[in-house]
Amino acid sequence: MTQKLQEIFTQFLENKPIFAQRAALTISFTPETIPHREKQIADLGRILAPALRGGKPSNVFIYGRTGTGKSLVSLFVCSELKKAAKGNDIKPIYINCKMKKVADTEYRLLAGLLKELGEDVPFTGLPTDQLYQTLFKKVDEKEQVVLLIIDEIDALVAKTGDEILYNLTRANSELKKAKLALIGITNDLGFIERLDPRIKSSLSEEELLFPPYNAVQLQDILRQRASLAFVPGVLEDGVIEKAAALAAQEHGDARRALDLLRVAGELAERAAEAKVTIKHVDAAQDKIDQDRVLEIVKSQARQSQAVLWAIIQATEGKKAVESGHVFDAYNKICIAHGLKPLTQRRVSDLIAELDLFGIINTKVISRGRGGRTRLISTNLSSLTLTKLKNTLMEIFI
DNA sequence: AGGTATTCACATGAAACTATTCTCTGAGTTAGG
DNA sequence: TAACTCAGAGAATAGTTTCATGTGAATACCTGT
Repeated sequence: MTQKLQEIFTQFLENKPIFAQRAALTISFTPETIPHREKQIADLGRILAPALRGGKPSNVFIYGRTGTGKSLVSLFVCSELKKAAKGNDIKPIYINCKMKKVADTEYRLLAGLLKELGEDVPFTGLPTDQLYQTLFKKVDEKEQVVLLIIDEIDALVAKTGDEILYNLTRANSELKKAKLALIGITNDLGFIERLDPRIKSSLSEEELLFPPYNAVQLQDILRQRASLAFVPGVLEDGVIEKAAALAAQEHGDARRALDLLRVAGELAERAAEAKVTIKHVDAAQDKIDQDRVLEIVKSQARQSQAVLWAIIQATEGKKAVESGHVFDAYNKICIAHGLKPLTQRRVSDLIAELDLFGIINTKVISRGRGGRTRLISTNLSSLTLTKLKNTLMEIFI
């Protein structure tokens, strides 16, 4: 066993390295320049500039789809701003509301904020308004401008309502020395329209839109990162173009593009090949898809997994099945595994949910006297499907 | 033939119920003064 | 005595069920040629 492992390690060391700095292809990496976002950077800079003189910058609302550089740009501008502020105190705080257990409730958000400010609060037990008091007090301790970047702000509001935002936006009237500016980030374009008008007007004093990257822009980004990440010359011609093209189809998602390139590199490295080829990019696309699907499936509730298992069993050898058949199969599975079967109504919702995750495809059709159904089909590559089957089988032994 | 009504097999909505998780209070405990 | 801990009440939430209503087109059934 150990011998085998040692062999793997020596083998690894013998291979020509592919990565010079793999981290350059991850989301947490902050490059020195951000291509094709010059306008947004300048705009945000102008909006936040008053902070340099200790004034309160306008609240900003940033939207754009995933992987369009919203978080990156806001963090970048804020850190530059901090550098530029010599005498004045500027304190950027970044909070991501999508992260479970970090900031997905009002209490946790506030607790997280206080922690950033160096004030430890028990993770449960205190009344929320007391937290607000502590927060305001802490912020107001000295003359400073706090820039609160709330990422995925729509997730927060969806879970906890918009009261938090209201409380935070009116914080400034309670602060004497310090100033608090909010930077809300979301990829839900309709989000702001659904907000309470009072909050809407104060939160979006300024708005910034981040358009998706096109394939050419993605290529630029990839080239910049690839030159840092890879050993020169390991990328075959066309690899970057291919990765950019694939990501451009996914509404210009730069994160996706970087992932593709990174995974392609990893696959080449693991296969001990000297060059990263287009083949690897294709394989990477498949693998990312696979990982995503498996990740989602594993995190689903048992009932939802049972429904998916039923769908897969029912589709076996067919293009598509009707929801009625799936429900039958689901009931059998429940009996076989001692699960309490849910009602058809609920199963219908679970199916719709799986559709939303992109694991299955559904289409409501009417068959005249044959009634109305959902036609359900899986749209996964055969490799992914096999893996998925194995995963589900493990769950339902 | 052309038009209307019926019917099927679920989809989709709303309300009600339930179990779990959060929030908050107050009593008990601890540690420092 | 202030600060902390913890149990339990009550509120909020998420997950489901129950009941009700909606849907689109194949088919059955008319109706007048």
